[in-house]
Amino acid sequence: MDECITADANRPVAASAVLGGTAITSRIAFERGATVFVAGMLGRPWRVVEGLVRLDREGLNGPEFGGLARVGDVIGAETLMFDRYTYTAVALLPLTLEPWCHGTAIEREHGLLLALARSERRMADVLALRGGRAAERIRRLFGYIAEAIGYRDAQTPCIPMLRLRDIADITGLQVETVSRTISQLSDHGEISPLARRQVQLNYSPD
Amino acid sequence: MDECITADANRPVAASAVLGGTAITSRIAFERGATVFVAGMLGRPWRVVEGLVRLDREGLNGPEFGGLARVGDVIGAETLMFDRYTYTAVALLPLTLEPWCHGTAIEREHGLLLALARSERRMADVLALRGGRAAERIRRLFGYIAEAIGYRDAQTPCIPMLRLRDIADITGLQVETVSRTISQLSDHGEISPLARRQVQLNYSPD
DNA sequence: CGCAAGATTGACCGCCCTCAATTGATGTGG
DNA sequence: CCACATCAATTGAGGGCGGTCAATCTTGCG
Repeated sequence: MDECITADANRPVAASAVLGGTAITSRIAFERGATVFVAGMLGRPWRVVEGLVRLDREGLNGPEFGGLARVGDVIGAETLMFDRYTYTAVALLPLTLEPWCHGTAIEREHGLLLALARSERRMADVLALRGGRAAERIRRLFGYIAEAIGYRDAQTPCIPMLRLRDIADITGLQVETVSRTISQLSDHGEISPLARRQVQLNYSPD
Repeated sequence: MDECITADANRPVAASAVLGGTAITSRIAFERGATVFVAGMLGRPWRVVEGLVRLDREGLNGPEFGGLARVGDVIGAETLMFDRYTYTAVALLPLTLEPWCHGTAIEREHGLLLALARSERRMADVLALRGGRAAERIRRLFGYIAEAIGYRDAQTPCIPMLRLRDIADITGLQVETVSRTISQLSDHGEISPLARRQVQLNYSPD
């Protein structure tokens, strides 16, 4: 695994973006809002160990939302074919990544299969966040985040709050609509805003 | 490749569903609306040679739209891990599939990498079909289909028409809204309905 | 023909978008 | 420490787009 780290050092564009990441052993940590990598830059694939990642691709007018990656998902797999990232990755929650490179051919194939199977599920999950009423979308997104951070089943799920801008991009709503809808959910007792930008979910995330 | 066909014969649930498919050499053809496979049934992965596939997964109230697969995309890759399909696949256009199984370990790994890289793009593409105004979504979907069937750049793109129900599910709109929006696009000259359920696009699908 | 599924059209209204202004949170330099 | 700039979030007013229900028309098929 060490070759992943050493190879990591000679990425040309990586320096500024990954500067925010703190390297511990072979893993890299990012804080909320940090840019993990940018479309077009050289790099390698990563596996999400903890946190939530937002993927964007270059649209006609600036970057547009292109997907989410949760714990266990692989991001930047396309670098194994094209060397460069096709998407920009931003940490929506405190994030921990580890290099995604396997030893033997058997292990590599198994890992690829797992990543491919997961990607189909990701697509359906993220699509579901763009269907139905505004309240439904945000409820589902919060449930999705609760599963992403691995909430304790015993107690009620408590998730960190995202920026409204990100919630809007993910759900396909407007920021103002998100603000109003979250207020409604709070009034109806479905969620309870806590200190330090945390939200408690008073419903089970299924 | 022959082992794919022979192994194909002993799929338990497959009989009824794949009955609509006509086997030529190692490929299988389906007509519009045919069910390729159903969630939960035993099977193998396939690669889309021609056509367009709709993927659904079981939601709380019936099946819900979970993604699209175009020419080159792999569907049912999860069977390599779990033996059974997790999604239901329906042909939205006349469809041709071929078994997705590679010979050597090198070829397998390369194919897996390609499929994984494509899957990230698929997610962003399908997500884009659920954002923006109704007219935008349908314009993008038609452009997506034009690329899916490999339109001739020389002439204006001409695509087969989907059922409004499918367009509605994909774009996250209602059937009535789809009907009205397509009429508007036709009135504005952006599309021209032709005979035999074909639509000519008077804009470039980019 | 007669049935069923799909598509169209109309009327109504509610949800969400849009624009705008205000407040709050955060960071920076004097 | 405060003034200031910047970004994020909230709130209001208004209108349009799309959802919803219903009826009608078209298409396909046995």
